[in-house]
Amino acid sequence: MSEQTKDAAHDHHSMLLSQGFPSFPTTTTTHDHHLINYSHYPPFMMYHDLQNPTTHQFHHTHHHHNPPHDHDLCSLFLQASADYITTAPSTPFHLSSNNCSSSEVAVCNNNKNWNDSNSHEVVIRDIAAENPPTPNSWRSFSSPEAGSVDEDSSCKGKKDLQLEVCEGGDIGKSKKLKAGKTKEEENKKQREARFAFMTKSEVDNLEDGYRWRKYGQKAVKNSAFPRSYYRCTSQKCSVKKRIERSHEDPSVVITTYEGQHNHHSPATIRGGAAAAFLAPSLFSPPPPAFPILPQVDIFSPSTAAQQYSQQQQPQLPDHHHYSLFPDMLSSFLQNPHDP
DNA sequence: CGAATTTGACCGGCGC
DNA sequence: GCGCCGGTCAAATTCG
Repeated sequence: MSEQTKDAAHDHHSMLLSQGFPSFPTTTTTHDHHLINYSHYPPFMMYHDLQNPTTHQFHHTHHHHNPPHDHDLCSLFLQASADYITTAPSTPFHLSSNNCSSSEVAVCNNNKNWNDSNSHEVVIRDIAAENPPTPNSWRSFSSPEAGSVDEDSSCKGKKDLQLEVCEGGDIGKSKKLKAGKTKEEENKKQREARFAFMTKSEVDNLEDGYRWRKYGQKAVKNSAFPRSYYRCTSQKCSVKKRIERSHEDPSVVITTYEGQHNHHSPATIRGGAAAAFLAPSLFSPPPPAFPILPQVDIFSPSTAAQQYSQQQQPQLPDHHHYSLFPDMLSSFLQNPHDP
């Protein structure tokens, strides 16, 4: 990696620090690309490609906690994501027409240039509703201050649709029950919560802080690209993930997480690879694995926000873009099933 | 040599 | 019942 790229990494990191972001990302370097990974701070994972500074790739990571059950929280969650991505100059993360195969849900922005508008639109795709998936199975969510939906959006006119963030959660259950199934039938197949997201990346298996063992690979119907199956290598952790490349846009990788980790990220514990090339002063003393946050009720986002703001507000910049971030962060960090 | 990956076999769900 | 399909298993193979 060039000195220039190192400097860019350093600058980018310093900028984030000054804005109140956490100080210990890990990094992934492949070919000419250098990615900073903020996966330690679920539900936000952001890859910043320093080789192409106009490209920001961000993910939500639901695998640390139960996904939201409540529509308002879904909205907050998505809004927070939109806010978050808006804080950095970037080109739109263009994914609206992707077919995400067996992924239950994908979240992305939808042909939005975040710089040109203060409106936010997040698109959710629910393949439980339609099979095979079609572009119309993308559902749109607009933030309260959102402007009009893109003219070419396939989601136009579907704002009244309910959000469904994952399969296996209560929202999905109630929906299936509505379709006429009994509770017995419903309990028969209880799948872990899943969350899928898409990223533009040359690398299939993006570093997310956890260690994975591949246990299978299958050809995907109507796709030249196979799907790989991974399990978390940690003992007694049953989290799985699938990785496949979109056949419609081979530059897009679709990652699906299933389940919740019952442990923290090994990369976080070790301090992350970023320390290897970024200024050591930025990373010492070693930060805690996770911020200490109050137990929050994920069904009550407003309460969570209040609790968080009382404890954490001083560390955060006075900038409305970040107002939702700590709320969501605290909601997803607290796992009642943790030992 | 142990760990990780590969890959064909196998299994269960589902639609016809 | 049959075939398709997604997902998993596990023996063989490769890797470090």
